[in-house]
Amino acid sequence: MDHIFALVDCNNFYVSCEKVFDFTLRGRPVVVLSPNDGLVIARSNEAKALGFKMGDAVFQMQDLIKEHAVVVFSSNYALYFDMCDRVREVLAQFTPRLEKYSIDECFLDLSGFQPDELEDYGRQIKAKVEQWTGIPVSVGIAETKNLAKLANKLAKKSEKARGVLNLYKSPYLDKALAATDVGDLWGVGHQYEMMLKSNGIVNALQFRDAPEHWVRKKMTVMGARIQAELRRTECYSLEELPKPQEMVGTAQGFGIPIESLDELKAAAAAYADKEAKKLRRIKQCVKELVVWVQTNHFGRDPQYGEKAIIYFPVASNDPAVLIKKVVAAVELLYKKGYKYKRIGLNAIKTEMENEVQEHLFVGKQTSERRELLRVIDQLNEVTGAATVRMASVAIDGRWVQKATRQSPHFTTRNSDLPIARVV
DNA sequence: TCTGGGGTCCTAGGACCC
DNA sequence: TCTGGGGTCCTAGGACCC
Repeated sequence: MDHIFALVDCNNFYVSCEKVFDFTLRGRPVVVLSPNDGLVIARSNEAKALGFKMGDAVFQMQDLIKEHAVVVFSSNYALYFDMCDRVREVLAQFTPRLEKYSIDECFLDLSGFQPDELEDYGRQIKAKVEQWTGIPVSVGIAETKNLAKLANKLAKKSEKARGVLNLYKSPYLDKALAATDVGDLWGVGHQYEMMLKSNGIVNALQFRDAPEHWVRKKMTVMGARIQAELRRTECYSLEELPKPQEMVGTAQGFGIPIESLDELKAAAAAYADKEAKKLRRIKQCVKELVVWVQTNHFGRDPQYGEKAIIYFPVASNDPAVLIKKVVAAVELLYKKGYKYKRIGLNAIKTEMENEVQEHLFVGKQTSERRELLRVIDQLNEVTGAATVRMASVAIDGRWVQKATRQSPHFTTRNSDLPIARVV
């Protein structure tokens, strides 16, 4: 069966979310930073025009920020996740066959439409999302996911397309491929781009028409699939159900390096708490957990890293249980004289919350206990992250990552609701 | 000065088994 | 002279994604 894929991609998503709630940002250069306020990870068109790149270090951009009065935000994921849900709700009204690909992209299955209806339908989708959520989107339509991705990119770039481009059965496909740099293809990163260009393959049309066996030899089956998709042969289907998560991890760098054991233990407690919360959200309990500590491998200081595996006799997602074990493990891993940059946790074996195996000598989590944790989670969700927390979990450690320029949780926290005034 | 954090997929090679 | 070969599981590393 011949499929038709549409890729709907939110433009400058994080920045667009901020703009929905502050119209004074319109027309101004705006950037959003990574979780530790270190890198630029989203830019408004105005900021792009000023030369801000994805992944730029903020400290290197200070002059430019001052000079052009760039508005800078720490990332506010509570807001972005919520806006993401709203966009998807609108998209779901256009087709039930929808894949959530990333926080700002959805694939839609539009199979069954006539080629000449597609562009108009794409424009309806774009208009409806923008009207109901305030988030601007681009739409690319084609026979395969990779081509839909490419169409989307061109839709964003081209003035004429005005945000929607349909390449399904289009006579302009070759032209579109020729206009696409080979490095802009989905699945072709920096390494492959260099390799292809040094072999004279500069645009997507040349890549599509290169010998298949050569592409497979140089880029494994991944490359061969990209090529097949450019030839309108579907290799990737719509995945409506998210894959069950295998590993649940928490690994964050510290705002500043940690040298003392006490501080490292405090950080470990906070990360264990976070890990437990993640597990509760997906209704899993951890059976085996890897804990690791690591110095900053970008620095010139002496390097050290070590890991330990923790076994839980009865799988758990109770913060008290996780914190106790993780802190004890970190105490063993700690070596004096190093500057620690991060702690990582990774649940390598988990069990479903309602299928946890009992243990003869260790009590199972009671249903009252589970209910208590559920209520605490809900409370924290509404009032702010750490209203109720384990006593050992500090939220004011020097090592806590900086996020000093975060916008309010407009849509998820009562105290942050926007206020409307009539003037 | 500072350098994200979460992933996926594929391949090669080693250990082990019969 | 010649010293199996095929399968599975695991890990590490490289490439990519947002």
